[in-house]
Formats: sequence, C-alpha cells, structure tokens
Amino acid sequence: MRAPTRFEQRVYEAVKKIPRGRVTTYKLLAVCVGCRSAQAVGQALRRNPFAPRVPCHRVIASDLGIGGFAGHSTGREIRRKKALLAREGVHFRNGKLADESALWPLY
DNA sequence: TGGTTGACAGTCC
DNA sequence: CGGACTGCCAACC
Repeated sequence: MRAPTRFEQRVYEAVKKIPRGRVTTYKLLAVCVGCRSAQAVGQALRRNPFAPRVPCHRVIASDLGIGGFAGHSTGREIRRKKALLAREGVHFRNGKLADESALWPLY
C-alpha cells in the first residue's frame, strides 16, 4: 500500500470538502490543489487509498461527463457512480450532468 | 536518473 | 461533429 503523498492528500482533502449533492471536475480540483494537470488528480483518485472516505464519485470530467469510476471508464461501475450521485440529488442526462448548477466551485 | 503511464483537457484536422 | 494528437503533472518501475 503506497503512502499517500502530500499531493494526493491534498486532492483527497479537497474531495472530502465537497458537500453532499455537489460535484466538481478534475480540472477544478487540479487548480484547487495548486496543480495545472487534471491527470494528476485522476491518478490520485484512481489510487484512492481512502476508498469510501473520499467521495470520488463526486468528481466528474470537465465536460460534465461522468468520467471514470473505480478504475473503469465504462460499464457497471459508471452506472453505480451515476446512481450514487442521483441519490444525492445530482442527476445525469445521457451520461452528462443534467444540472450544471450542481457544480461546486471549490471555495 | 530516465522513461512510461494515466478515472484528463484542449486543440487540430 | 467526431476522431486523433499533444500537453500537462505526479506517481511508478
């Protein structure tokens, strides 16, 4: 088990700050943690050593797409991610975020 | 120390 | 409008 680096911890911390019913994008997270690369954020979440502790399902692509989940870009995991978000009041339309106002600016 | 990878993003054709 | 390429930053081997 890899020791979470400061960068990863920063990402997880930011994700944990996301309130229920809100979502954010990889890019926003990247900028929030002081990184200009969304890929680094995606990798940190993909590792996700803090599994259920970090609501990684609240992180979507900048295109408002569902992005990926649990290491999968498509498939049942994605459907689960959508279901989790729907349960929080965030609904998806055709794989895309239905309500853009649900985006969290990550103050 | 150097090269490859990745749950992305933006641009080009 | 859709597919392909490059850029990006950090982690891993």
